[in-house]
Amino acid sequence: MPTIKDVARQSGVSISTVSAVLNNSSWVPSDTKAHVQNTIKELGYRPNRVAQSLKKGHSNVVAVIVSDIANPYFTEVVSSLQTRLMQEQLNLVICNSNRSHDLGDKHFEFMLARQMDGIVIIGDSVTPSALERWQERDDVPVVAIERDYGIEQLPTLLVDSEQAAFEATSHLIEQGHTNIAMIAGPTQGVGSTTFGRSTRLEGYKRALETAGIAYKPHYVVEGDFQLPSGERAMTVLLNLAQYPTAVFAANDLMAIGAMKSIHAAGLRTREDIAVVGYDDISIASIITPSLTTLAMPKRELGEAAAEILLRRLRPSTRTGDVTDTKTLPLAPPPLRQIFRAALIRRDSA
Amino acid sequence: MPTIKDVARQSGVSISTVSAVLNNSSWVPSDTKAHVQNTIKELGYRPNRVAQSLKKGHSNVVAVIVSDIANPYFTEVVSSLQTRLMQEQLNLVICNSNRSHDLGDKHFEFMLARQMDGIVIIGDSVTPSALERWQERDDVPVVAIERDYGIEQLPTLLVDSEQAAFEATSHLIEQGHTNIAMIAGPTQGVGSTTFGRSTRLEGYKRALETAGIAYKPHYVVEGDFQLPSGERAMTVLLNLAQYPTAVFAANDLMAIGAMKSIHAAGLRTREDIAVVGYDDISIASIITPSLTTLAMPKRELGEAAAEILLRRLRPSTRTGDVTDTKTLPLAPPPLRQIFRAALIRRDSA
DNA sequence: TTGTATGCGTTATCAA
DNA sequence: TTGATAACGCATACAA
Repeated sequence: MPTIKDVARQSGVSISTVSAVLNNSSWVPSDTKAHVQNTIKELGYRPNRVAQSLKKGHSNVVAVIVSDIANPYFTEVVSSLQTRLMQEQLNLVICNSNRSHDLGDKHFEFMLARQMDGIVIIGDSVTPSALERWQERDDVPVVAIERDYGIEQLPTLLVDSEQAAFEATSHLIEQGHTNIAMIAGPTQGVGSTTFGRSTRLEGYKRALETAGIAYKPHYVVEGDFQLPSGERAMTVLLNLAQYPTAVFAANDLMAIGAMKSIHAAGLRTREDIAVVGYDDISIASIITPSLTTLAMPKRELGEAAAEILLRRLRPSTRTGDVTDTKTLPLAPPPLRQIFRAALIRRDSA
Repeated sequence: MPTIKDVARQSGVSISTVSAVLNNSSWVPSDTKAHVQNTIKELGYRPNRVAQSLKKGHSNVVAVIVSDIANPYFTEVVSSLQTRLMQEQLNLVICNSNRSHDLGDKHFEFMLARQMDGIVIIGDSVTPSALERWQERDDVPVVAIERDYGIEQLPTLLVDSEQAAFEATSHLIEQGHTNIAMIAGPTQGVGSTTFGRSTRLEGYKRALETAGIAYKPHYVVEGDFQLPSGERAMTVLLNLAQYPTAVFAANDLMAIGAMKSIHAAGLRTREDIAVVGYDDISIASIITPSLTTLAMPKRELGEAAAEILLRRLRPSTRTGDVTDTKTLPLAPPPLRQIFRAALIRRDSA
């Protein structure tokens, strides 16, 4: 691979001149500029981004660490994050921790060491201890989504799942159900420490309590946020002496798994057993019967994460119109944002 | 962030000593070693990977460029790729071209300039001209999956979709169908130049021909491999004077879209209209009714791609047992591998 | 066994 | 306007 040196020699100018035309800074006469650009094309020269990063101290790339690339919820958040970042000439690379805390931490530390301009963590695959190490010495902007690390300076995007779960469960109660089960998130392993895991369960309990329905522990069975676990959980529920007539699953994947199980048992989702999910992944509206669910504000989360990073990275010159008070500091973005998840009713078949 | 210099000063040794304990090479006395490791912990020192890359000329990371992260087919290939790579201490980063050729090329060139140890391209989001530029001057190993760039030195992994499509269509014919439509891939934009796009259509035609069924052009409607396009395509088909009793979709996402459309029209998938997909994404077996499809060898593709990269990257010392002919060159992996897609029958409800 | 010095490819600061 | 040259953080050949 040719280097900037080769270009300089070939075109008979100095390295700094080449560098200047590359960053079209200072005033290079248009003829030498053209000449240099020609030899650049000729040689097929491509600036080495690694060297650039080392010199400049940053890389123009943001990394997002997701705990499970196979979960559509994550990819939908990532999409909007990428879209926003790209508008600002920032590249996004995706790291899949593949449901492993070890790998999540590894990716996180690795990206820290690679001079990322920012890191977004979605889910709970990065360990608090990794975040603590970051907190002590790093200055790379990090944003956490759907996990509350309890670190004050860490911008955190959360969704009020308690309220959402309350509404979902209440919705089932309004439809006349009293035997309402829940397929909850895992209490161990990846997913167990997401903000939504505990809060969704709490919302479910509060709705029951509000309606005066007794909470039955055996109606709560635990999954791992993956589809097959929903299937297994539903099988457990169906084998109960009195099986529930409604199920609230902590995410759509498990809800769909539950539907599969209901069908396999010769029952009908909706008519025999109502199912409500959480996330509103795109498949939820497509399957038959379609799935009533809580719409995770995926686009908003991705965009908000991007916005926070951009505020940190860009000198924030475009604060809108020019104000005369030049010393007016730009209000920092709130470190902790709570979003809402809206109930999407799809049971009015 | 502390540098290796800080560690050296703090622990009273030289930079090279610190470097030595980091790469635990040469023979550093265990006491100084321990001492240095202590101050490393103390300072929270983390080697700068960018500097390492610049110095060593590689990065220990492989990039995979996928054209659409929202398509489960891609994520499943990526998973197996990652698993295999990680066994060899190689990190994987995922770049989403988001169904844009521009972005695909941009990612590709960017990763080339970032000293990736290898690049895997899945789908057709990287343009042939970008590959040509690579071919001329780069030495970074690249593997292409599901697109035939016609570049001889480029390891390419293809699936014999013609035969698979032939089998799928024949399967429908055996079930007594004669009015068999196809929802094909796009002839323009991302996806149009994948190997599977044209070959699946050809296999469909050959099956009809073999069975002596006339090929009706209006029975082939074009989608873009995304779910909604399958829905739209099916609507078109259903509005035909004589609508088909069977549909072969070029991928599962479009097949599922078609099912949605069938249902919306008050018809039943399977009983009224048989649907066969392609890919065997995990949701295919979960939905009701489950989807008969062709199983793309996703795991095999990911592993084969990893294997090809590893052959190039590792000195290939573990060629099995030691042979006495030390000059026996390791057989290079075939540059062009053709895989099979197997029919998964799920219509024996 | 440990330290010094050079270079990886680039950018940026000065002189010229 | 352009050209040397010093970093950036690390690895390594070579000297001590």
